[in-house]
Amino acid sequence: MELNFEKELDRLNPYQREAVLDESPACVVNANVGSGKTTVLITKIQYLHHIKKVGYEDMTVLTFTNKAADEIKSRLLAAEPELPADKLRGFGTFHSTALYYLREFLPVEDLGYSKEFLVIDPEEELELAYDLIRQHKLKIKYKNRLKKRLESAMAVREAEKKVSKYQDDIFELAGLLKEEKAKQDKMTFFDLLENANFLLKEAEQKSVSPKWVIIDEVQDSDTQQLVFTDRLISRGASLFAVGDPNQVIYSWRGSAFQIFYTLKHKYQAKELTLPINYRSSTSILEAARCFLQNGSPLTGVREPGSKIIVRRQYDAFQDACYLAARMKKLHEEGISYGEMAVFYRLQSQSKIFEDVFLKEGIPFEVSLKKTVGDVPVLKWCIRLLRFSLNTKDTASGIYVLSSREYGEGISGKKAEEIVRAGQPGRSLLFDRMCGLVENCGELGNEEELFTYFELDRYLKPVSASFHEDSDAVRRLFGIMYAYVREQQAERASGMREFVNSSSLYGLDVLREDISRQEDCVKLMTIHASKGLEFSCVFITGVNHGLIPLRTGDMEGEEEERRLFFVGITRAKDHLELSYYMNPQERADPGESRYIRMIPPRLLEHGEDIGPAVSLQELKRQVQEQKRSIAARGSEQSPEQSLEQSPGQSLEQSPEQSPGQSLEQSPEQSLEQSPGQSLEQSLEQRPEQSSEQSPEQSPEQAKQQKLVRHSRYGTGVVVNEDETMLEAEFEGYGKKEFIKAFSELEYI
DNA sequence: GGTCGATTCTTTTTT
DNA sequence: AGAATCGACC
Repeated sequence: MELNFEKELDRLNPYQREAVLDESPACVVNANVGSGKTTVLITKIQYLHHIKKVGYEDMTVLTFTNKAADEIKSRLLAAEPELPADKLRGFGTFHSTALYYLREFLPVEDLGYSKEFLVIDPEEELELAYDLIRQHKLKIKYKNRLKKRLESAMAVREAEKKVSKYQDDIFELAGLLKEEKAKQDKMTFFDLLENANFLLKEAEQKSVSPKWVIIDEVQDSDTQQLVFTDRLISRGASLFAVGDPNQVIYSWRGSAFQIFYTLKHKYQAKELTLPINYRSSTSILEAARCFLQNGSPLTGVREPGSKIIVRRQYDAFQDACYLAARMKKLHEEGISYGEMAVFYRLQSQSKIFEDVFLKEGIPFEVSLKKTVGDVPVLKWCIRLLRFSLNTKDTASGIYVLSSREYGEGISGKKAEEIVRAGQPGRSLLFDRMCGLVENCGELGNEEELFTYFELDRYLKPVSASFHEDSDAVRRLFGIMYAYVREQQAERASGMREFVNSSSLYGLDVLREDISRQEDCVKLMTIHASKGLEFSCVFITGVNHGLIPLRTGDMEGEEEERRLFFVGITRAKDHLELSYYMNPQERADPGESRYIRMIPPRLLEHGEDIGPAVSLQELKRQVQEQKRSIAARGSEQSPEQSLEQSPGQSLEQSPEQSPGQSLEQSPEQSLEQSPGQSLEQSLEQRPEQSSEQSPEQSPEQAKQQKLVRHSRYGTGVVVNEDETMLEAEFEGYGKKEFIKAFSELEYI
């Protein structure tokens, strides 16, 4: 064993070795980006076990994500395959460790819980809260933001709980909710830590007393987690914590920037540094150094590497087109798509990249956290199923009947009456829900289920989102039927199981158009990129107002800088930054000052404007998009859009029927933000209108139709086909519009 | 139940 | 700066 360990130690650099061999009872390691933080942490654990003879069961290893915990555990098991897994029960996230303590050692009965308590997700807690508001007739403001409001109300100390900021009953609700959760034997993620903290303070018995507390990414600790750590340390544990104050990007969610330093002082911890970065080329590191905030040393060991490429783009759409071409080329040069990543500041920025990459046949994956609860129609549908499968769930029944968006739109009071009375004949939808269990044996597929509930009527056929809504519902039902088949369960109970765990299936319902290949480009927010690394990183939208995002205070501004630091240090070999001259939303045109903060000698400016996208190209893309939407609408087979190969998308002639496209266009104009940018790209680059399509139809052009535009006034239609319209305006010249997206008025 | 003016929040996300 | 939402008033 010891011999093995010596070998491990030899692989470390002197700084890493010092951290592992450190003997102080409390030690905080200031680990720079890419400096082998996890390796040090794991070697430290092995050192404590093999050399210091501390049992694994006497260590508590805390991480923030399951992913990090799994990595540590699997690396330990890889080095020592004989290790019984139950020795590592104290290894996990803060929450899972708290759960372990509560179940195994702490007297939860003191808080009114049983040992069999359930862990519930935030959604379920919110439902409990709404029930309580109704039952107790509480006055709560900003109900739609109740989740956030409750969170902050629970974080407030007892003494300050007198009057709420909005003069409502939020604290009363928090108290009632706490009682109700204990009564129903349910704990939220928050409760797990809160209750563990409470009982660790009170419990006399030394049932929980690890010898070592080892924390990964300490800089992300919030107050609750810090208290948890403190409870363990005051029970006699030594501390070994690793983190990077330059990577604090979650302070808005409760982790304090100074935590690294308060830890140091509170426990007189020894501070060590890991300065050597093994990940990035020195050019990238040098750029990163411009965004360091506490002057810590950051040393590179790699070659200078290529310069950082800065690109000026017209807008996000053009950037996406450029990136698609660039990535194809890199792929041809032998770099796998899995080594490339696109980062952006806001979730909403991903859509245009998804659309373009899909069209260009670039395999990609978007990291986003969306559940069925985020899509109103699916939320409604899940409640519909929940009540149908368990008519005791009256809250769901009332929700379904009284929803303003969907269903019969019955008033809340009347819905409650109907549901509580349980008598048939007063609402068709209610009767159908009550009859599902009886009838579902005959409903063999999603279409029959859809028809059974007559959802064509209840999903508001007149609303703009009807097609999208019914698609989503069909997909949800489809997944449910697949699940039931797979489980080989009896249909009603299979459905019940599916509905109970529906939050887990949210992703599959929503990402129907995302390629599932292994080797694919990753699209994500900079936040989501933390802890990852890629050979090629493209950060898009480096405009002021986006990166950095316009923030109110200095602290926010500093966090934006750390965020950008995190983003650029993900890159190993190649980094590209882009900014827009015509940004869509909140951003200002032109490069962010963050780009000007990087020494010019490290930068190389790409072509001023990326490869020009011809009108022809744009047209084709829009048509194809329409086609795939139409295809989805009529045959509900999402696989179609998945199987697009790059070759396919190039030579397609429009096969859609004109009637269909006209019917659908108003809905699209509401839903499709990339379309708007398409239109704008065209509007403001009239010089491109010379590249005319060969498919123009002369008959239409002759008719001298007039249109009115909000900005250009009245114009004469020069050219028109299914998707495009070209008109000449006095004083502005010829402009091309995409019919579906422009708000032109026909005269 | 509908309109007006005032007030509040807006982004990032894990468990 | 603009959207969403609240409360007051009719």
